[in-house]
Amino acid sequence: MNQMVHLAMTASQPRERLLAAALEQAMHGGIADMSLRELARAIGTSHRMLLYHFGSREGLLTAVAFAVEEAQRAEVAQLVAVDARRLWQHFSDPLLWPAERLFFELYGQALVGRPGTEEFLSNAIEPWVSAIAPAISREAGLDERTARLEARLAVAVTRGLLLDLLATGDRQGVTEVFERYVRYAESGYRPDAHQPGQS
Amino acid sequence: MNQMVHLAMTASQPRERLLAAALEQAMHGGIADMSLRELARAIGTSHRMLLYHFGSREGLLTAVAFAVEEAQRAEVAQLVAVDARRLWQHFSDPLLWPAERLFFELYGQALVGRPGTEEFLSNAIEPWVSAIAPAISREAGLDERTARLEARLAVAVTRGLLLDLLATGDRQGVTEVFERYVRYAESGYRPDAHQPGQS
DNA sequence: CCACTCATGTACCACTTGGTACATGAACCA
DNA sequence: TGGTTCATGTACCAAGTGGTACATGAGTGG
Repeated sequence: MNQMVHLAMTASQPRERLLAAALEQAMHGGIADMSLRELARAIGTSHRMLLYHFGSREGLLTAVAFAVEEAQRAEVAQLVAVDARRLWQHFSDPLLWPAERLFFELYGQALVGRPGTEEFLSNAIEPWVSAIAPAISREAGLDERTARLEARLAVAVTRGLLLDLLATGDRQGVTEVFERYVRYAESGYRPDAHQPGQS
Repeated sequence: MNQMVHLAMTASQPRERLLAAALEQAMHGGIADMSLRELARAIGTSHRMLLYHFGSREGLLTAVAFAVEEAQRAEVAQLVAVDARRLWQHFSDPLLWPAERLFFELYGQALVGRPGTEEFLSNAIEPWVSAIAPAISREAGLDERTARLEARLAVAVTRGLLLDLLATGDRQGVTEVFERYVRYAESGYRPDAHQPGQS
């Protein structure tokens, strides 16, 4: 998700610059309930410019949601073959908390049908599963179907624990819980470590 | 969470009646970005009444968040000593999806600091852990500290999978993933089933 | 019957909202 | 130089916002 931060530094066209600034603002204190004027003031422009470059308020929100979603995908793309513990170290880094707050804010808005966020839901699960399933399959020697189940569980655990982390701030405690899950998964990969499932 | 539905039927005082109606509305299509007048129209009253009975818009939102949170706690209270699979059957029931969408909507809003939702975060984790840890401790013979770690993981898995479920609607697929987690946990309770952790 | 409280409706307030009209400036190309 | 395009600022609009003032019932206890 830290591509977003990077993105904020490489922007030439005004629209890109505004989008990057809006994204940065979105990560600090939310964006969904800001007015165009509030947002414009916060990022040093006028609401006129936001409308000029994004057409409408919804166009702006859509663009932001899309950018977040794109940053996500970029993040996923480079996750292949990394180890679970390092992954958690990465995602639980306080530097990423603002981006993750924004992610869950948009997720929540999308769940209640806010316009411009539909794409969010359809890309919330599958791309992540597809991104990490191959690594699991390769490293644990699981068939594709099982690896996808494992990947889906890993995504859920990570998100659930991130919700915990963002609510409590207790990085150490949550990390300990994550470590427990990883040991389960590792032992589960060796099918003799627990009773084999017939599902 | 289905206490909320129940709550909607037992309301005599006008404030309670309005709150129940607002809650019901909140579960169908969100509430955070509705105006008082929109909401009033949707639940068959006037924005004047909402202000009269809740003092302000924020008072209303706070009351709704509090009610959701209270319903949560009520739900938690009767979770003791229930089995994980039954728990998942319960939470994944499509009847509860609206309530869960509302839960995640409020969670997201609380994460970005929306006023009136602070209580949400402070009660998002600990009460749940405290509610189910004793059952885990008892049934698996774990010391309290370990049982709380397990409980925290269980809460995270459930929420992560609910996010998946609400985004995809794929109840069967997500249930299968949950089943995988349950088997991990069950084997983990027997400490010889995986290498013992020294954390 | 009167006084009082609770609930509700009507009308209004100042302010903000998303969006538009229009002028202006800067850059570039003829 | 003049025309054209992109970016931006100023001013405005109708509509909607949260909130308030005030009148009016409905019910209740004296």
